[in-house]
Amino acid sequence: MTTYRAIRGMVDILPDDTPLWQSMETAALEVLSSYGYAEIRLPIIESTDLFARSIGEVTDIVEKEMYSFADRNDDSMTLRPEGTAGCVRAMVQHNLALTTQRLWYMGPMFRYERPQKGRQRQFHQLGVEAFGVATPDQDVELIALSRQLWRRLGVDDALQLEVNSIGSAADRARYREALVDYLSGHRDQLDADSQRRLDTNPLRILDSKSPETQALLESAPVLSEYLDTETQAEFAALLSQLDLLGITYAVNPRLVRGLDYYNKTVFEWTTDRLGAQSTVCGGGRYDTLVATFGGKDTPAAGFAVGLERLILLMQSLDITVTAPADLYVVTADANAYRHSLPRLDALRRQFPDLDIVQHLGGGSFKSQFKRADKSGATWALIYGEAEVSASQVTLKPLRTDAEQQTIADGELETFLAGYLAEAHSV
RNA sequence: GUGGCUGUAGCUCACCAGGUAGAGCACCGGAUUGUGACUCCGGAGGUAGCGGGUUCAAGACCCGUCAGCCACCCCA
Repeated sequence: MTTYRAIRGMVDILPDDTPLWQSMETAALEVLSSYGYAEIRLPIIESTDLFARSIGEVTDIVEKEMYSFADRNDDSMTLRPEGTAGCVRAMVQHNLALTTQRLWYMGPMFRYERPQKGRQRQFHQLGVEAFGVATPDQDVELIALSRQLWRRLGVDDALQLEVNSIGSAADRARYREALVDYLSGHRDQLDADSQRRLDTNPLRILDSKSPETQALLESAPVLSEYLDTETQAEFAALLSQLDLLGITYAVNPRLVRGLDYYNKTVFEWTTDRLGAQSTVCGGGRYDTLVATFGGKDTPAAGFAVGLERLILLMQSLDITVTAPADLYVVTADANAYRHSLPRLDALRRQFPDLDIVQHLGGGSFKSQFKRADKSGATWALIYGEAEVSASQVTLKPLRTDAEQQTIADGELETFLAGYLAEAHSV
């Protein structure tokens, strides 16, 4: 007999955790729609080429982390490692970029990495993308929206915002040249990864964790000095608008992102509570990607939230959610069960918000009450022999010391309406 | 992909100079016949991740493998 385990890096989210996930998702949905963002649902598989072109041929994601395979027609497919590429592809394909678009999506992403806490091979992201606005007010809205979500979830005190501007492609090209010039003279002082990057992706050297490399960077050319005046003004505007909102941030001149499509504003929300996987949310502007995919030249900006990391953060702050039922229905015997069945059916129709769990499988009152208690339900609704023959029901409070009460079956609706009104007013 | 740590009942862990495993919690049943939580009593549950080796004997030692964790790396 072989036993099976989930594939490495693929994680089951169990019933103990799904209430927290659902409350997080509901909060996100409400915040997003309050800002006028609409959901878009996208395929999980896209052509490999789509990701290589947008994320960048020489990025780690494309070079060694993608789940790519040949389909039955021998075309190269890839399980999406991120959501922006597919979202932009859909924008272009359906001509949605003709008007301003505010979009979001949520779902699984796949990256072949070594698993660690906060890092899985299948993980989930909330992606938020905005198309059509080139000015920094759009960046501000995205950051403000994310902060609103942190507040809503109770994690805002545990997150710090870092921002930077990495300029246009032309700015970066000029800077890259200067940086490579400088670092080439000190090649032997760089860590191994940075030496390799010197030839492939030199900007990534900026966020190296090696102390020696960072020391070397102290006297390296600074990216901000290579930005054109317009970009500098936009970044200044962004910062002043963040001030206006009371959003505290740190300008991190070393903040560069690992995906090639970013330009100008980039930002990350990080926490010190998750170990090495500290980035909970990251994003920025990507003004040329739509055109790269053959669409009309359309500025854009967006960010992605790592949902496992967000959940981990909530759990580290002891934020918990439970979803106990309102009623746990106890029936004395087969006759009582048959009596209760149509009644419960009617109650469920009349009170869609009422959570009713019926005890199944019979058993003694004692064992049924044990189950009722463990379910966390607020009330036990009891159909005993006496109640059934007298057309009554008994309601026993399971969470308080109040007396149980027996009422006429016909008064149940009134009772429940009152209970729901009270529960919802809290 | 690199380095390190770990892997014993559902969960958290213990034991042991190597001699065929225990606790707490959880679970099931009972403590006068229609009522949970607290308490008491009883019960079930593991061939010690998997494979190989050393040994008279291995969960304990060695090797491999798988998985988790930590750091690097990567990014969300």
